[in-house]
Amino acid sequence: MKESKIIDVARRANVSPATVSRVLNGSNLVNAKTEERVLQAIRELDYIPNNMGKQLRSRKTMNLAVVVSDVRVSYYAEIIKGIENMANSLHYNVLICDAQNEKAKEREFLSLLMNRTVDALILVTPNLSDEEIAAYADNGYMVGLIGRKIEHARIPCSFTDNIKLAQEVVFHLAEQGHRKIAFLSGYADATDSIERFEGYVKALKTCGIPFEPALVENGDFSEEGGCEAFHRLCSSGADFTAVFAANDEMALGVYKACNELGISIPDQLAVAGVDNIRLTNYVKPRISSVEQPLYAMGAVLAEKLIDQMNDNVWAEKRCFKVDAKLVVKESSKGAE
Amino acid sequence: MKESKIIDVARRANVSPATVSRVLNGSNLVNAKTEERVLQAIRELDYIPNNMGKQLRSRKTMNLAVVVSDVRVSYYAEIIKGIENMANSLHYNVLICDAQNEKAKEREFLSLLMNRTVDALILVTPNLSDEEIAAYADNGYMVGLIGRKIEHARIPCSFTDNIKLAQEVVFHLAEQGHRKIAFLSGYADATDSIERFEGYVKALKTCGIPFEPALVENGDFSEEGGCEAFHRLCSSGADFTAVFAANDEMALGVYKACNELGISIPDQLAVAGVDNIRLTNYVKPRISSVEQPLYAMGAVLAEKLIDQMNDNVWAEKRCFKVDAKLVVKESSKGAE
DNA sequence: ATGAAAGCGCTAACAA
DNA sequence: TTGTTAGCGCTTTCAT
Repeated sequence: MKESKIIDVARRANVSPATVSRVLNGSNLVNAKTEERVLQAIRELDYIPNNMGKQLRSRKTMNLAVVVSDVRVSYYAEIIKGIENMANSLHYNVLICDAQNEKAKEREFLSLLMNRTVDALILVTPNLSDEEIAAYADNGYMVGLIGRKIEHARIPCSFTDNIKLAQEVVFHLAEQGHRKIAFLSGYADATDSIERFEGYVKALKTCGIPFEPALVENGDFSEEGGCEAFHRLCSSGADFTAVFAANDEMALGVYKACNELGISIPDQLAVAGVDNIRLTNYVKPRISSVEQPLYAMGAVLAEKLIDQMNDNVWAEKRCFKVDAKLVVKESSKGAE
Repeated sequence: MKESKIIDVARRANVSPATVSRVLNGSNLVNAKTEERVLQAIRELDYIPNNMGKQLRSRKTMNLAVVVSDVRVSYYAEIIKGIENMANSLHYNVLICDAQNEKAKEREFLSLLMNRTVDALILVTPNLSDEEIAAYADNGYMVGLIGRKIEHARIPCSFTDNIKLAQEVVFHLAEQGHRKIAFLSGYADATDSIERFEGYVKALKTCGIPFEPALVENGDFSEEGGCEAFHRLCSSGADFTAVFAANDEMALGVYKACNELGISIPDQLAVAGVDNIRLTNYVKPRISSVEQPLYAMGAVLAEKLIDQMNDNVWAEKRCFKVDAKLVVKESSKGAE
């Protein structure tokens, strides 16, 4: 069963390859009768267009790459799903790039853009600098960013309003009567950490609560890191009745530490996190957390990026700042 | 900054495009000095080979597709990671195909194989029939299967020994003193359901426990389905002291139902599941569960498939049956 | 060890 | 509306 090519179809339908190509690509300047003949020939030969030829000639791969730190992390998986579903509905394919948390690997994946394996690349990873990313865009490559804002006219991005999100958490905690609220940050230099910290400080000010540096401790966005950070906070003798963890993993770490230290949640300590991962609903008490529209962030960015490639006009919205919403559960209810 | 092509490099290095190609592809029949000249020219021009041209000419995409029901499910994510990491180390890229649990979508993705967008495709989804899959292989397409065995000389597959796995669970439960062990199946026609059920029956026989049809109920591998199935089991008046759920989601459903019914685990009921998802360690009591080497299953299959494409000789091992291991936790300890 | 030349399969000017 | 033709950028015989 030999594979047939466009020329075979053309011959069988008594037309030129160009006409077959037109039919294949839905050109409207083909006579209905001719089209039917071509379609017939295609059916008879079981012809399937070869994408390699198409790609080379049209100079488009219809492929997108998405770079994440670890596909297994639900945060990334949700974003990937949004990207994939949207891309697919727009006839694009998605290459997953698992950088395994290594900066060098992230950088390597950018070569997919340069060697024309993909038409565009979406970075969901936090490691590359703005300058480095901007350089690619300046060279005409299509890149998009998720979970992070960038000042560059040709790089679309979607991200949540971290400051607002953090403020909401603090306001909620304050409403429950808490005045001594600790903040457990992630990696010190991560945008998420910085902005959530900023929101935390702003909200304290709004509430008339003095900011206390001793109530801030750094983790690394992991459960273990959160646990250790919380232990440090406690052994430092700091005085607080609530903890705002920069993500749920660290909040889980706080749970672990509290369990070890015999601290009862929420009676002795209120806890809130960010991401609203599934696990927050299975521990007791359930963890109050902020839910980000991850799927939508992925989908909207993919759509924008693809739009851009086709229109090639940089009008309209480039940045999508989306709102997260606080889901109050038992871990932060009923202050002492 | 105009993009340079192989001919530009050739001219600058005073060689033919063929020689440049040889250098690029690590051919050993290039004079060391010539090679240095070529490398120099490549550097000076910032030349990066264009993959589209390369693909068309070499008739290889170096791309792999992996089809899953839902990228967000940790079971799939883990397998994807294994495939991706292995593929990458062998210079292949991975396209993710999220079939959204729709058979039609799964089938659509197979066109990636036919239109030469990818060189091979790995199915992790359970919906397509053996016959349909075999037909592709018979037409010369490279396909691989994960989580499922198939009788076809040209389709590699990796899967766990479901029968053995189920037997281990039942033996463990029996060792704890249970004689009345219920089985919560998944979709009735899923291979996993069927084989785990088979192992369950075999193990009962081995233990000298009569098989009781009334102790078997069907779910759909979801938490909700497990919950409902358990309720049905209870209201049927069946008598049992342990439940073997075909996966952890359903075991979680059992937890939910028990919570509603006031049944205490493990005192009144022992529970065990399969997959050993992270959540099993966060509920109280922690759920005993069977851990499958998902990452390895993905990696080994990707490796085999790629090997195959390069060697093109169908010797050796085609099926990789891997062992799962039971992780005993509190949900199944200390029988009444 | 190197080069010349012929395509891989397709699309897109340009002509007709 | 359709056909002719010239490549897209690369690799690979086949010569030399």
